[in-house]
Order: sequence, then C-alpha cells, then structure tokens
Amino acid sequence: MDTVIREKTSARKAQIVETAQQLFREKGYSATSMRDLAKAVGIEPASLYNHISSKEAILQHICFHMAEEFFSAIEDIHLQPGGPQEKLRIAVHRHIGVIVNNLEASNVFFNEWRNLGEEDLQKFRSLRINYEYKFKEILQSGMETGAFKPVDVRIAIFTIFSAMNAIYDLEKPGVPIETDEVASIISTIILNGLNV
Amino acid sequence: MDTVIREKTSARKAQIVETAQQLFREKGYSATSMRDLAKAVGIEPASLYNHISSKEAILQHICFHMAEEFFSAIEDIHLQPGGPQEKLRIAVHRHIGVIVNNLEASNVFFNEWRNLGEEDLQKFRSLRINYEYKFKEILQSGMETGAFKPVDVRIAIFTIFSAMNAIYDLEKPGVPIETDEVASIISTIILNGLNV
DNA sequence: CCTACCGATCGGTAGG
DNA sequence: CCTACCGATCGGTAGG
Repeated sequence: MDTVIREKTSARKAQIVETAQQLFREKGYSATSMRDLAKAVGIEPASLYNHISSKEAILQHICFHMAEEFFSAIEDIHLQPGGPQEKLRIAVHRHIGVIVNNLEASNVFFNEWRNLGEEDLQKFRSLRINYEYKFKEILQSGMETGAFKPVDVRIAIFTIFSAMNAIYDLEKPGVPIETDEVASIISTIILNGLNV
Repeated sequence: MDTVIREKTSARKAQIVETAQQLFREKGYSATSMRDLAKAVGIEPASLYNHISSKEAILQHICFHMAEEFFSAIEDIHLQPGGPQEKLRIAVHRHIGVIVNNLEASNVFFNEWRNLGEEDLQKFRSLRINYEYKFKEILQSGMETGAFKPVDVRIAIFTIFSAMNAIYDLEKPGVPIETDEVASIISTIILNGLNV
C-alpha cells in the first residue's frame, strides 16, 4: 500500500520535472511560470508544491542530475586503452552520447544554469571546471608527447566544448540525432581538420 | 537647438540600450525588469518609455543590429582572393571579429533571441539561414574541388558555428580577447585539426 | 490534490 | 523626466 502511494507520487514528480524541462527549453526558465507548468501537467498550480519545493528546485535537479551524467560518462577515461588521440576521441563520443540521450535536459543545463541561486551557481561552476580539467589533461599530455599541435590549451578546450555542447541544437523534429555519426564527424574535424 | 535636444535624447537612448545589454547578459532578458533597467540607468521606470517603446523593442534592436553587423562583415567574401580554404579562413576571422567587437551584444544575440515576438522570430531565423548559407557555399565548393574532406556539410557547418559563436564566453574580466589569436587557433583546428 | 488567497512585482500608461 | 497608478501575473502558503 505504502509502496503504491509512493510510486504514484514519484511518477507525478517525474512527470513534473519532465514537463518543466520541455517548457524551460521552449520559453526559458524565467519566462516559464508555475501556472504554465501546472497547466501542462494538468493540475492546479498549488498542487505542484506537493511534489517539488520550489521552481528553482526543479532547475537545480535538472542541472545537477546532468552534471552527474557527464561525470560518470568519462569517469574511467584514464583507464581507456590508446594514446591521447584515442582517449580524446572516446571522451568526445561519451560526452556527445550524454547530450543526445538527454536532449531536453541538456538544453536546460547549458542555457539556464545561470538562473540557479548563488550557492548552487558556485557549486555548478566548480563542477564544470573539474570536468573540463579531465579533457585538459588529455590535451596537455598529448602535446607533451607530440601527438597534438602545441596550441593554447584553454582556447582548444574551449573550441572542443563549444562544438560538442551545441549539438542539442542540431535536432530537427522527426530527425533523431545519430550519436555515432555526429561524434565521429566532430572528432574528425577536431583531430584531423577539414583539409584533405 | 533642435540638434542639441535630439543629441541628448539619442545619447540617453544609446545609454539605455547599452545598459540593457549588460543586464540581459547577466540575468537574461526575462529576468531583467524595466525597473532594474531604470535603476541602472538612473531614471524612473516610466521615463524609459520616452526613449524606447517597449522592453521587447530593445531586444529587437540588439538582435537585428547584430545581424546587420554579421552580414556586412562577410558581404564581399566571394570577392576575396584564394580558394575555399582561404575564403573560409577569412570568413571565420571576420565573424569572430564581429563577436569580439560586440561582446555584450553578441551574448544577448545568441542567448536571448528566442524571446522575440513570433514575427521577429521568423525574420531572425531566416536571416540566420541566409547567413549560414554563405559559409555552406564555401564548404561545398571546397568539397567539390577536393580541398575539403567530404563530410556531412550540415554537421560541419554546425561545428564551425558552434566553435565560433561561443567565444563570447571566453572573456575573463581584465583579459581582453585577441581576435587574431582566437581566430587563428579556431581556423587551425577547423582546417588542420589537432593532430600533428 | 483543490479552493482561496497572500504580498510582491511585472510591463506599461495617463497626465503633467 | 517625474508622480501616480493600472490590471495582470508572479512564486508560494494556509487550510482542508
């Protein structure tokens, strides 16, 4: 009995978060009201608060859940076989995989995180620095061994993440994104460039 | 006399737009109130409307002004000497130049355009398609002549723009972005990749 | 999960 | 450019 109730409640909560992701993506976090959300879910605005504590708590949940997904995807990257090039290729593939498997949440994650409260904002920023550092290590070791060109690491990292993190925008209604295809093209451009 | 008044008015208007850019960038368009803006400018909220017609009109102005900047920067790209590689390199450099010279406006342009009204939204989208098409042409002709690898043009264009359009985020307080340096690294990665 | 409602704030206007 | 103010809407709570 208890279980049934808890299941119902948590299903509703999942539905609220899911719906919020769609709305935040379409209109942005600030422009989405709790009344919009309640209407889309099909309940009264006040009823939302039986499942979530505040509007910001939803954003918080989305952002930090995505952060976890990204981290766990490349957790074992330093254990992967191959040199810096192979490691970078794998990391890029995994990172893009997380985005493609969470298109809506990714969009919110990348575009709306600045609406977090000051405390979460700091936590979020330091998580991102940590995450990017794992890529930086690969790049740096590749430059030391001579596998990569000696370019400015900061700008290179920046270029790589820019190329990867925008792919949620690549989606067109009815045309699903193929992780392998996109990851392979982006890896190729980053590693080998467009020139023949 | 008339001139003096008009100059004063238009200087205030410029100040309002400039201040709005900063606030939209920091907090986002929706989260910035006209009261925030008035306070930052140093006048009463109602006084804003002597210079601008609405909040959305400010966003409109920023977005379409930036669109013009981008277009005029690569207007003569097909007249430039050199093959597809050289043309792409020049276009990338010009595009990045526009962003670096309008960091605040660029940020708003790329992140807040979806808050435009339905009509402007359509105009904006078609401008972007037109603009990206100019890059697409270069890429396609380069693939035909065998100068570029035959990759999926849509994804390649997408990768290039992602790398270019995120650079406003590269700015750190006190460390100005060097257009030439950034443009050269991004061009290098896009054209020649990271591999030695 | 709902009805009823709170104080705060929103974009914008009237009138001077 | 200001004072005064509009109706609408905001996130959220009380109480059942």
